[in-house]
Amino acid sequence: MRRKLKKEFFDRSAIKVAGKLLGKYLVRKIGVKNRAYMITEVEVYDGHKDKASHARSGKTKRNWPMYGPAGKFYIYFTYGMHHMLNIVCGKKEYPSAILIRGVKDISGPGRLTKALKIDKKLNALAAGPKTGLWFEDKGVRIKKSEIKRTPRVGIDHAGKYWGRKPWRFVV
DNA sequence: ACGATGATGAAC
DNA sequence: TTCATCATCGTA
Repeated sequence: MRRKLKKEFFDRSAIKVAGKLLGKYLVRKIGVKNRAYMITEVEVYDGHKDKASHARSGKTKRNWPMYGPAGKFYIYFTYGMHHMLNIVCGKKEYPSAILIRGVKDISGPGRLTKALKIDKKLNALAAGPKTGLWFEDKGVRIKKSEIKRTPRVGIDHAGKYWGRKPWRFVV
């Protein structure tokens, strides 16, 4: 079984999508080859009230793709070193996205984008074969008992409430 | 354990 | 204009 995830998959609450995204595959086309990586770690950034989200202070030149329709990428550059890959969820104008933090054999969001040659050229584009980067369901089922939920990483500035929300999902 | 990296946005 | 950030690597 090999089913490409469509826009509709992402067009709902990011929390729901995050749980379903584990065990799905991130497929990257490099040259004529497709490489598929099982997703093992994600983080949710949901709404403008989320103090850990780039959307915490409204729409900006950087974060505007988060306000776009579901199924598009939000890719930004940070720490002068790393690109971060997010997939936009929910309705248009509602800023929510899922940060892909790790896949099987590659942990860390910066290492992931480096290994898959992902950069800002894909920012705000729709997931799909045309962009060379998309998601597939290969029939892998992750049991709920295999999923750990922990607080998100690197967000000490977000305060007690938002900083402690268990919005990091790990297989 | 700590500095280098160096885009982006907010605070000052 | 200065500072902190949704990391990671190389050096100590």
